[in-house]
Amino acid sequence: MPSMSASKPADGKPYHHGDLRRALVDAARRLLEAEGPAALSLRAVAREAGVSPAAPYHHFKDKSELLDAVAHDGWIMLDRAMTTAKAQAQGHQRLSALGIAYVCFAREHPALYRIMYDAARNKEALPHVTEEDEESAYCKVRQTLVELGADPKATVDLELATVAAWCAAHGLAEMAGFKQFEHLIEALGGETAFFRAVFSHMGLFPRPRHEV
Amino acid sequence: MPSMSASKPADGKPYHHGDLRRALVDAARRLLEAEGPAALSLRAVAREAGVSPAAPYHHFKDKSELLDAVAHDGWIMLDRAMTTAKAQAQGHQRLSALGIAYVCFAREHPALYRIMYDAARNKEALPHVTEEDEESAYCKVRQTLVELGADPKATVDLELATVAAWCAAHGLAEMAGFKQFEHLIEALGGETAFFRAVFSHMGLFPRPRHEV
DNA sequence: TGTACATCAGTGAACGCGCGTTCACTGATGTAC
DNA sequence: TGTACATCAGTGAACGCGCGTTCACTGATGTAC
Repeated sequence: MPSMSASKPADGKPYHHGDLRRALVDAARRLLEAEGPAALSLRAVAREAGVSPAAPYHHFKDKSELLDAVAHDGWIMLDRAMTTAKAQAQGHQRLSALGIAYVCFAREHPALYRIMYDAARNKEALPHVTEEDEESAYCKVRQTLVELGADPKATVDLELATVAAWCAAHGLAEMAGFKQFEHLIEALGGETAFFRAVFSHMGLFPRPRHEV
Repeated sequence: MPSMSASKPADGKPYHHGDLRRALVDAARRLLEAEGPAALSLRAVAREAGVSPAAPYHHFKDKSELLDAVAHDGWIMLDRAMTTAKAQAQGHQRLSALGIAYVCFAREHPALYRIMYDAARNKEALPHVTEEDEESAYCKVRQTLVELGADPKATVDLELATVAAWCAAHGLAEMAGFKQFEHLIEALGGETAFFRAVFSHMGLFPRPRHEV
């Protein structure tokens, strides 16, 4: 059996970390889910990652750069969730699949979701929303609208429809957390059914079964 | 000419304030509009009101109670804006008048709007949303839907329609601030036209003129 | 009308706290020869 | 293969800061007699 390498002393904790940048972003996300956005200080993240308060400065210029990285990770996670959801749906279901996936993601990671928008607001734009980037969640919605028959040449209308769907999902994501809607969610048989029902009342999606 | 009262010494600043509670809430709102939510510390509010850091404790148990009061004020302002807007509209226009007024309020007071929802989230409910209180902004939307023909006995559907409208407005209020939508706003000829157009794409309101 | 006194609404100094960030340092790693 | 040395990625102590909150205090007000 080979001896432990010099970088792994008796206590199993190497002096050099290996990928502290990654570990910090993950620690930040763990903290977010456990304690909420207010608890997300640079020092707390370093503590959670088991590292001195100065260590992060070898990987991030300052606190806001770490936060940006966390948010960036969040948008990637959201992209992934929406891509998966869309792939599993067919036909006109694809748009509602995106919407439901969006709101579910926000409900499952509320603190991360908040950080994502905070970071976006600082930069005054949603991430990756440019003409040429079709990989962002926002562009995925627009693309899906086109696939479902929207005229890609009616640019203003297409953009308005995309904004409308995005706003609907964001609004619902933030409202779904309020206790006062619990009875509605129960009455409809769960969060997903509730999301569907709200969307359908905006005329965005076909009415769910209970209303037919 | 009567002498200045004893409570108003030479420098015009009385030892006793008169209505410091009111003054603190107003100062907080001024700070919010000028510096944003992050700058809203108890000490900063006291400073802005021209009073020692300990003075607020004669009127509020702690910081969060002051914030609650600021938020409460905000909801009252929003109620007022929506009431005015509704009164000035007729027939089916009344619903879109509410929606536009809501989003305009949020855009005019973005930091206050944020505080309002932060406070609501802590209490896990939107303010004044009970069966018997018809004076809240949220209930005003529900009431208007009934006036426009919604069946008040179909309680689930009525509630869903109300939530849908509320989510739409909230989502739009938060998105309208992103720079990336400026070209759309311009293309449509202003924020209000943009709000109307987005709402109409959700099927909530009649299509605005440019799309007819 | 005048006076004593309880109460109210301020002051300002002080407390401990956690924060972001900097600094001189040191241990580990990788590379040139 | 071994060694000297530059570089990288950590440490931990320290900095100043603004914060929320408390405290003993004092000036102003209102009321009972």
